[in-house]
Amino acid sequence: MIDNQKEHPTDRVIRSIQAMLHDGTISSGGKMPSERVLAESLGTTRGYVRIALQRLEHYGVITIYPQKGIYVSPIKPITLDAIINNILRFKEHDIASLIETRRPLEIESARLAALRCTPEDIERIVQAHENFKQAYNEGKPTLEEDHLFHLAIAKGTCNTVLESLITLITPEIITMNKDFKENYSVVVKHSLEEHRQIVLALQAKDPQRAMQAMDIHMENSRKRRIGNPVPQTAHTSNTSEETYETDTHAR
Amino acid sequence: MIDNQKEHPTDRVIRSIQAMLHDGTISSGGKMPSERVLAESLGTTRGYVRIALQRLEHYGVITIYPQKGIYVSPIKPITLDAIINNILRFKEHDIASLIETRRPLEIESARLAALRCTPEDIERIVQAHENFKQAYNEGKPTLEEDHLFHLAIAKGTCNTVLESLITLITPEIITMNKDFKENYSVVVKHSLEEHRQIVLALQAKDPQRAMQAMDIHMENSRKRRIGNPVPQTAHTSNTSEETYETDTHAR
DNA sequence: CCGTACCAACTGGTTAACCAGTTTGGCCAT
DNA sequence: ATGGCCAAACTGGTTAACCAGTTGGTACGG
Repeated sequence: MIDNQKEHPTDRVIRSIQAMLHDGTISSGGKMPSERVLAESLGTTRGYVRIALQRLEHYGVITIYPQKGIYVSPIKPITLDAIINNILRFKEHDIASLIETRRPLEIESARLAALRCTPEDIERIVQAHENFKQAYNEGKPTLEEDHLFHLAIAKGTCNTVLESLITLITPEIITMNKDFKENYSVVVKHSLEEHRQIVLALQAKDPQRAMQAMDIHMENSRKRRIGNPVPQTAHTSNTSEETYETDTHAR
Repeated sequence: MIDNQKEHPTDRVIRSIQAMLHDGTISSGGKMPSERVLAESLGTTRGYVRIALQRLEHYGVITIYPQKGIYVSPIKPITLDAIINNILRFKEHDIASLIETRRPLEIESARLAALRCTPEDIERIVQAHENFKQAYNEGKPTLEEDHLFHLAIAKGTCNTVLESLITLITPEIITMNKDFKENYSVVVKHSLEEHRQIVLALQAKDPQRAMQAMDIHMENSRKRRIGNPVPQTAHTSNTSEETYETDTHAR
C-alpha cells in the first residue's frame, strides 16, 4: 500500500483486487466488475488489468467467461488472500529452498516411476543415462544431461502434477548451478554411479530401492554442491550448512 | 502441428518458438527475433506473441530486456524443449495426481516446520487449528479451514519454494473436492485428531514425529476421499491403489 | 395482461497505433 | 584513415479503438 508508485502496474492491480476481496467489495463465487470498470476505478488501463486477471485465473483465483464476465472462485476470501500473497511473492525463490524442495519431489518421482513406468519409459530413462555418460566421457559439461535424466524419470510417473512441478523448478536450479564449476573427473563419476543405481531399481520395479537410491543421490548432490566454490549471487547460503538433523535455521 | 487452426493463438506461438528452437533458427543463449518479426513470420499479431513470451519468461525459458531484446536462457535446446512441452500441457492436472503429489510436499513441510518454525508460526498454526475446530463444532463446512491449517504450516518452513508449490496446488484440490459431501460427524473428527497430533509434534519440535503424523493424515485423507461419492470428473482413479509403505525417508 | 421480438448497452477478445529508450550506421571533422 | 557525433531505425512498453457475442430491458403485438 505504501510503495504503490514504484511496483509494476500489474502487481498493483492484483493487490487492489486482493484489497477489494478483503473489504467485501467483491466476494467469493460472485461476479467481479468488468475489466473496464476495474481499470478506471484503479486508475490504470485495461491492458494491465487484463494481464493481472489472466495471472489470477492461471492460479485458480478467478474464472473468465468470454463475453459474460469474471467470476471469483467459490473459495473463502481468507484462502484466496493467502493464494494471492503467494502469487505476488512468486519470484523470491532461493537456491537453498529449491534444492530442499527438490528432494521429496524426486524421491516420490522415483517411487512412482518404479511402480508405473512402461518399457518405453525405461528405454527413455536409460537413453538419458547413456547421454549423460557420453557427455562425461567426452569431457563435456553434464549439468543438463543430469537434469534430463531426472525429467525422463518424472515422465514415467504417470503423474502430471509431479512432472509439472519438477519441470517447473528445473530451469531455476540449472541457472543457479551454472555458476558452479563441475569437476568432470571425480564428482560426476559419483553422480553417474548413483544414477546407475536408480536405473537398476527402476528396471527391477522396486519402489523402495528406487526411493533409497534417489535419496542418496539427492543428499550427495547437495553435499557436492556445498563443497564447490560459491558464486557471487548474494544468497551465499552459509556453506557450513548443518546436516539436516541439527538444522534449526533459527530466524 | 496438425490442429494448429483450432488451438489458442498463444499456444501456437509457443509451439512455433519450440520448433524454431528445434531446427536451430534460434539457439540457447542467443537473441531472439523481435516481437514484431515473430508476429509477422508466424502470421499472427504482436499481442499474442507478447503473452506467449511472457509465459515463456515466467517459466525461465527466456529473458526479456526492455528496449533491448529477448534472449534465450543458456540452457540446452533439448531441455528447453521439455520445459516448453510442460508449459503447453500445464492444465492437465487430475485429482489423483494432485493428491498423490501433495503427500510428499506436506510431509516435507511438516518436517521443516518442526525444525524451523518460530513461536509466532506455532501461534498461527494453533489458531488455524482452532478455527478448524470451531467450524466443525458449529456444523459448518471445514474444507478450507483444513487447507488453511496446512498453509500455516507451510509458512513456517522458511522454504519459499515449498510454500509456493503447496499454495499452487491448494486451490485446485479445494475446487475438485468441493463436490464431495463432507461428513461433519465422524470423518472430520478424525481429521481434527490427526491435525492435533501434527500440532503436538510441531510444538515439540520433533521432525520425525511431525513427518509421521502428517503421513498418517495424508494417507487417511486419501482413504476418506475414496470412501466418498465420486463426482463425474471422469478420472476415477483405481481405488485399489497400492498401500504406501512406511516412509523410509529416515536417513 | 402476457409473451415475444428487437435493440442498446455491456462483456471479454483482438488489433493497431503511439511512446520512450537503445542501438547502429553513416557522415563529418580532425 | 580515424574518432566522435547525430539521426534514423528498431526495441519492448503502453494505450486506445474496434470486434463479435451476450444480456437485459423495453416496446409492441396478441
